[in-house]
Amino acid sequence: MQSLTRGKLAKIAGVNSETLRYYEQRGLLPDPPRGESGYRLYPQESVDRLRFIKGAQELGFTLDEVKELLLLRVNEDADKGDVRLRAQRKVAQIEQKIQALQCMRDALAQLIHECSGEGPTSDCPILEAMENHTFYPTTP
Amino acid sequence: MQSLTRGKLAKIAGVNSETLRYYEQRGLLPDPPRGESGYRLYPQESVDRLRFIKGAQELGFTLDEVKELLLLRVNEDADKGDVRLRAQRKVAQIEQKIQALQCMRDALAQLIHECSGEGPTSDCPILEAMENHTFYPTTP
DNA sequence: GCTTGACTTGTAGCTGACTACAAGGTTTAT
DNA sequence: ATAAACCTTGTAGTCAGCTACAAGTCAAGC
Repeated sequence: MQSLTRGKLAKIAGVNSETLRYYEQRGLLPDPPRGESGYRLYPQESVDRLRFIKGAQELGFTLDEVKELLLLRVNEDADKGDVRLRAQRKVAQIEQKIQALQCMRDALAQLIHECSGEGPTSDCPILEAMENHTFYPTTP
Repeated sequence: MQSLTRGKLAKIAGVNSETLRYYEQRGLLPDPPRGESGYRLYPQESVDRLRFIKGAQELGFTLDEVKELLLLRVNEDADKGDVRLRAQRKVAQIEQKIQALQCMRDALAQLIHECSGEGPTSDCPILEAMENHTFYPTTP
């Protein structure tokens, strides 16, 4: 197999084929070469690209951010230093998210540990902690 | 100070006051007691609640999920075991997010490390890795 | 060779999460 | 005491990210 029509690509990548059009519009997926008939003929890599997009999205990146990530690859004008810098910024961004999530998880885990698991919720430490907002990274 | 009008609460919590209405509709913020005039009088805790909502949202929880988190506290019928269970599910959910993000970060960091930071992007390992989709948690 | 299904473009609608506007009542500041 | 600022409800619009529909073209199976 060499190239894929829209529907095939959509099926393989597990997205709606209309989504492909949308991504094309948004500049996340290049308009691929066409056959005689005008049908799009997507190269195999498109599958990876789509999986990447979907993965990044699940991790909380917006389509614009995903585009940025993808541009690291495309921009021929940018030199490696530029790519490095952008990548480093992304790492910092990711790290922030991780930390906030860890904070949240630790608080929850601690509370689960403290909570006996019986009786009414009136004196459950989880609930109290949430009231005292020990639960999320405080924004002072 | 005892209670806050809508505008004050919005300002303190750093959200648009219309957002408060919206959250009320969505059941994330209870309709507070009213004064003579019908004005809402929010208790101080509302600030924490809002900060919690915003924090959770930034971590990628939807408003429905945030509501669920908040319900851990509100549901008087639920016993501690129930709360515990819900909390544990949330922890698992958070942990998944963390792992995916760590995977992404590690891949990026590794690539930054390998990348010299000079020359054109044509042979940048970051870009190659993205093409070979070693970049995101593979979904087999 | 003809039907059925997949493709094409264009346009319109949907959900989530807000955000803005309108028409009126209230509070506060001068 | 009166204008400005803020509250009330209702309704409508916006932006992201899809998703669906329409009218027509092409191709694959029987």
